[in-house]
Amino acid sequence: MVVEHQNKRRVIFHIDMNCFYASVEMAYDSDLKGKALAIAGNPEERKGIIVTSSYEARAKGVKTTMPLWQARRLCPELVVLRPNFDRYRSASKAMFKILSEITPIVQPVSIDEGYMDVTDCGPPEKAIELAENIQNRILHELDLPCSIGIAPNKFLAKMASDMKKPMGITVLRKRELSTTLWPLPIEEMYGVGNKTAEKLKKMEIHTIGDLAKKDVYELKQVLGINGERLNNRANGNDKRSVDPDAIYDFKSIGSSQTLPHDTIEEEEIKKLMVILATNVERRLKRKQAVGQSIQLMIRYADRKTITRSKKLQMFIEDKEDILYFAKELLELHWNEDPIRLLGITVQDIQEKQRIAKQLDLFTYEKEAQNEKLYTAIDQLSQKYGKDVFKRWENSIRKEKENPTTSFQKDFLDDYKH
DNA sequence: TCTGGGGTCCTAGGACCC
DNA sequence: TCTGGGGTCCTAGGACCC
Repeated sequence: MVVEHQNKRRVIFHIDMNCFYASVEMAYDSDLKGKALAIAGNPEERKGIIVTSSYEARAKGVKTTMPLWQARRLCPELVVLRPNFDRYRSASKAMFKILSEITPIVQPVSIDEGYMDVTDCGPPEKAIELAENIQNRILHELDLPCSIGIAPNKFLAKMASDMKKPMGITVLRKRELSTTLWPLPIEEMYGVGNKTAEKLKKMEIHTIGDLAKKDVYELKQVLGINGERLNNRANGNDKRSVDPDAIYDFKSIGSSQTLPHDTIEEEEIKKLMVILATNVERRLKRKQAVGQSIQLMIRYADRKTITRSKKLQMFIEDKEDILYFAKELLELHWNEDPIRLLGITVQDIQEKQRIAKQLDLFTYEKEAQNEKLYTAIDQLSQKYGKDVFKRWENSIRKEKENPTTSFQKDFLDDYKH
């Protein structure tokens, strides 16, 4: 009986907003309703690709990531708007607020979709009614359409919400998988992209049903641990819980940008680096976070992309620090070929509160500035181990750039021995 | 006339320690 | 004199998703 209770069948919803950006623009300006609408970047800056489009546009063959010129050729009457992310973020917030009035167990996974665990929100027979309520509220209060998948776990709920669009509600029951999920072609399975689909087809796996029936050992040979996971999911098994806190333990924050033209001009490159570092700083600060690794991404003219990263002995949050280490990586790894895109990412992120230790260090740093450097370092070494010397990289660096206080230069000289 | 920008997770090799 | 194997950390790249 106890076991039965622990394994209580869950009821999971997956809420998927339909053509989210396009729908938000239509809600904002009802003249756009019924038109072939696309959200796209600026083609002058080589960012002219379709981000989202309305169903009217999709009917003409317009697809996400298609270059704008190609979309226009397929659909001459296409109305094109630049993305307005502030608008989308506030619509998203309003949508999640509605969800969280039903249950606190809501997990946003992106700006336009999320999971809910509604197991304790009434009898399972009423799940469809509940989904209809949610869908109606979002439509009437925000003027936005969504599809909802209902299933005993996240994977099935996700697959279900994809089955009927727009404004669909789909229930996926485990005992019906052989007729609902299994006939679908393998490339439609969440978690299977181009590369994996290709590998699977070589194994004579063409539908989700084929994957469900395939020997797990063989799958692991080709796909590693992912093979086992995909097989489990194809069989309708997925134990992941709906975690409302998942969005708070983000691991990296980055910013990247394609240049208007490929370039080797140092001035242009440095200018972009400043923009990227500033972006990353702003978003780190908004989240009250600091990071311990820095990554630089360089995409060359031929689209070959490299990433180079460095784990630091200190936490960073200021754009000066971000820029310093990013430039260091650039100088070390750029092969002088023309650059198409640059990206800076801060990784190993932690919330500021969690690193009280580090704040402690800052106190000592202040003392050191009162010419008590050696005492301070000594105390720190006793407390935290010899690694503490490495943590002075930062002070050393600042000193190198701006030699003002003599004791830090002394420290540097001694340290070199 | 081509292909953005934000992420997460996994793998694999080398360094280093025990 | 010659040498194993496990664990962890760091780095680079790939696959996938929205």
